[in-house]
Amino acid sequence: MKNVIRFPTETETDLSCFQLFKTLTDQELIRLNLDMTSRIYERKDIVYHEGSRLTGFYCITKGILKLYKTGTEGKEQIFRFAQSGDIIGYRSLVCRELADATAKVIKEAALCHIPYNTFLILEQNNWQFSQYMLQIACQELYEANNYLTSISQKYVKENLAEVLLLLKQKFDPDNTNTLQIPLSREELANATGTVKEHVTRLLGEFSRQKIIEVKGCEIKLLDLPTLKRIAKH
Amino acid sequence: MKNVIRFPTETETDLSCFQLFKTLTDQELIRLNLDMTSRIYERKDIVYHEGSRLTGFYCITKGILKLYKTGTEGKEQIFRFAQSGDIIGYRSLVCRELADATAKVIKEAALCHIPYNTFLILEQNNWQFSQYMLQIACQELYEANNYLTSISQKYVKENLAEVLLLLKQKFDPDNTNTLQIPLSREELANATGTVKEHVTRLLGEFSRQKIIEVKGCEIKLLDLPTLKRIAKH
DNA sequence: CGAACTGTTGAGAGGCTTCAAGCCTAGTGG
DNA sequence: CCACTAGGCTTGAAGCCTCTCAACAGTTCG
Repeated sequence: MKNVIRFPTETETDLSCFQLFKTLTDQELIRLNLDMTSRIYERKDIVYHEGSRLTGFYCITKGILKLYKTGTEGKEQIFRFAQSGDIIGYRSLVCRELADATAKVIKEAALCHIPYNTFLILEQNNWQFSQYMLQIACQELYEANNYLTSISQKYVKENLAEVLLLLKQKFDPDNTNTLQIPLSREELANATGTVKEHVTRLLGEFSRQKIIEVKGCEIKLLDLPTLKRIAKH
Repeated sequence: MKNVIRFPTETETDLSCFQLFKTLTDQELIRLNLDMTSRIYERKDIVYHEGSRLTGFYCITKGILKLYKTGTEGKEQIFRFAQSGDIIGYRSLVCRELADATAKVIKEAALCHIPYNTFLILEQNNWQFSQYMLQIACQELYEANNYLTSISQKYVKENLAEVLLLLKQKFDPDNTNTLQIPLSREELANATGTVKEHVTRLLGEFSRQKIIEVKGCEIKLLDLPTLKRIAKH
């Protein structure tokens, strides 16, 4: 059944493994744990909508989310997959703007909500926290500009190969070459900048060439060198 | 003649108008002015190359630059135009990585170079400096994701209209509707995600429809509402 | 079992790129 | 002052890539 609410376990509320909080004093950590609230989100749950006002940012302690913007004609553009260890929602907080993206759960997730005030206090009292925050933003910026260049200049086939490689890098910690992230064809399309029909065709092509193996949502990468060559990496 | 080196004037080394430095103490400001070096760059000069190691970041006190990445087949993807009041080069500094883009002058510019050490000291001692730095990064991130969504989902015609509107917003302070930035067809293409021939055709189409007026590099926007409609804004 | 959703496949249209040729313009040197 | 050259701009034609539409197959779930 769906309506059994499960409360976060202790490991799901443990923020100590976040690099971002590594330099906090004991006192700051206690304060953080007091202010923070945590919750479990099911697949397809929406953490926040584009246009909503956030009251804090979120630390992901478990699961996978997608972040997307809604473009023309309501088509979603996925620009980031976030997982355990990542933080989301900080951008609109920093700029004091409404959320510019929607965060939706792909794989059951546990999130910790850090209120704006706590964020502000940390920012003012712990320069290393600020420094790391800036690093996170700059890293994302780097990836965004890379992504832009790829999507803008490459063929869809090349981009799909690139997205698969990116997904492997992020969601195959055990190096099984099987992507540990359940994505529909449409989601893959929304991350690649195309339509689901085209993804179907290209995945079929890759399969026939024994570059990948597809079983429903599950994708296994068989021939990484060829995939990299296609992606022009 | 070209080889007359002009040294920066006083207003071209004046950082006090930068929001980023508004909260500096007198002492910090003095230090900043001692550590900083300034230079004039001519059109087509390159401030830094993709892959180079930066020793600091740059404040633009005059002129216009383009920031681009070199994609497959050497095609450049312009992802940002920067002008007086903007800072560039901070991303690779923050992440301690090599520059991920090239900064090239479009309109004669004056830049102030702030060494990494000075940046670090400010970051550690002035939380408002850090906060504003984070805001700048987040604002760029916002624009990058918007840009991605547009380029990925819209027709080239729509994107070109959007780029023209963005250029008006940035480079038409006096509201003359004439873009104060000299861009070649190829540069417009590299910002829009297409090729120069297509830009030519589309500008011609816009001209014939009296939406814009083109005279060489000079573009005047005549019908903003229609342009906005085309850009789907 | 039907409904709703997702995935697959085919055909056709249209946007966009590529290639090639010719034009225009600005800057150069005689 | 004028011819010349290089580089950017324009234009046309051909063909590829990608999208759209539509029909159908599979899957999941109540």
